[in-house]
Amino acid sequence: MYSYTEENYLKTIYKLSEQGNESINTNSIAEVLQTKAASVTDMIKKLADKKLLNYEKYKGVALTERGRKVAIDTVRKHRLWECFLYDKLKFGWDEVHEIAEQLEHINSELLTDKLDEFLDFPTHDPHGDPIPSKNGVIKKSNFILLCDAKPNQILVMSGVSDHTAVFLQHLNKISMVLGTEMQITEKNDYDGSIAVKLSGNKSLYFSKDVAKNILVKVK
Amino acid sequence: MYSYTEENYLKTIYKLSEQGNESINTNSIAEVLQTKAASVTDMIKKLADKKLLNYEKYKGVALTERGRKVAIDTVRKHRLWECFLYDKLKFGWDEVHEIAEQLEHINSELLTDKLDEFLDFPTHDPHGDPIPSKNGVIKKSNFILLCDAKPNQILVMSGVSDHTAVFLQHLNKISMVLGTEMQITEKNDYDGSIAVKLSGNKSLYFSKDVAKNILVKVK
DNA sequence: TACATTTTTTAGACAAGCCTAAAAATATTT
DNA sequence: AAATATTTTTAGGCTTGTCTAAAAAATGTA
Repeated sequence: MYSYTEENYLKTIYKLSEQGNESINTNSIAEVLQTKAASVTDMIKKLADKKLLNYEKYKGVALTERGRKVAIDTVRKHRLWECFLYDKLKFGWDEVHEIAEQLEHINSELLTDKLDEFLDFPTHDPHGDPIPSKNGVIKKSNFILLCDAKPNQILVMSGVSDHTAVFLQHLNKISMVLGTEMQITEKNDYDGSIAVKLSGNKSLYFSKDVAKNILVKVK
Repeated sequence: MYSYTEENYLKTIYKLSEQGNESINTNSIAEVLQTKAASVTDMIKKLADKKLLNYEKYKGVALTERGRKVAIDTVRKHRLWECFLYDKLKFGWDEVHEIAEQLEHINSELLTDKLDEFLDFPTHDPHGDPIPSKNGVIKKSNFILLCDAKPNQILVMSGVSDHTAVFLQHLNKISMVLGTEMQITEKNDYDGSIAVKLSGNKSLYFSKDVAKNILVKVK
């Protein structure tokens, strides 16, 4: 099928395009993949030859339908494995990403399907990211950033936009997990910090930096 | 750590040495790995440089303690993943090997340990092969070949020495699974075939070719 | 518009793993 | 012991994916 490296390139380009980046440029791919722009150009040419993306010199790249399919399938496998590690093996949500980076490249459609079934067809991974369906459809979540939410509504912690271990460990420390319910009691215009009330009348304060990486939905 | 390819070479050399082959020669490694003798020589030199095996030109190879450790760890991971696929995902015993060939190279000691615990510390894989312990000890099984067993003893089907899908599927067809109990009722000197009696007075006939690949233990 | 800066591509090189063909060493026959 | 056959190694080359340094194109600025 496709190599470990090819899958990683496709996945990276897919993710960059999802993040709203209109034209995906060489440097941003290189940065994510911790490689050099020259290497990216080389690989891009190969992927273009294989009709996995469209490429015009100096104009950036865009995935073809086929490339998108491969990328989404890799994301699907990544997120299913994260569920397995978290739900079944009891890894922390800050530990699953690195291992899933390896497992996502295991090549067996039957394995993916059986894993999906074993996990009881999860819709979201341990970070709240949606799991693409077998045929490549991703149900878009209507999550909003905590920093954009209005006071007095009941909010449910539903995801994160920063997936680094250090951020997730910070949330562990203050017991913020998916499903935690809260209400904003105060929004501070000066520094963008936010105060919330949890069940049991506990309150928490978030700096803007934290609040902009927490995804919530209105209950 | 070590590459996918390096692990496969070490595992192959380990298995050949377990099979009693005194000096492991280039051609036999090449045959197992479906590659060419010249390629094997190249890789052997690299593994010798890394002190994973001892190599003298034209004299074959032998694993060092370190090389043995890497090989056994790979075997351990392979067999644990086979248990996972068989016990949890309900793959057939004829389907697990190929996928475990990929999974055995996932690099995370914590993952291996947690998988071991999740599976409740299995001692044998779905084919009856023993699973090495975390510190590399393999409990030797006292299995004997069905073709060498004596009549009238109660025998328990405990493993196979042929791991090919076609052989395992043949056993499926005649409902021979691990744990099946039987008694030899007849040994035919002429062609080496064997008749056995199962519980419920069912009887089965095995050709020598089949009987020599079935491992049993005396109850 | 012309100059300076940034981004992207090209050119040439390297390591890992593999190959074929030929040479060298070992093993087997006679 | 010599001749033959087999096995192993060497030599040189290929592909994948990477790199650095330099050239080319695009972008930003005076």
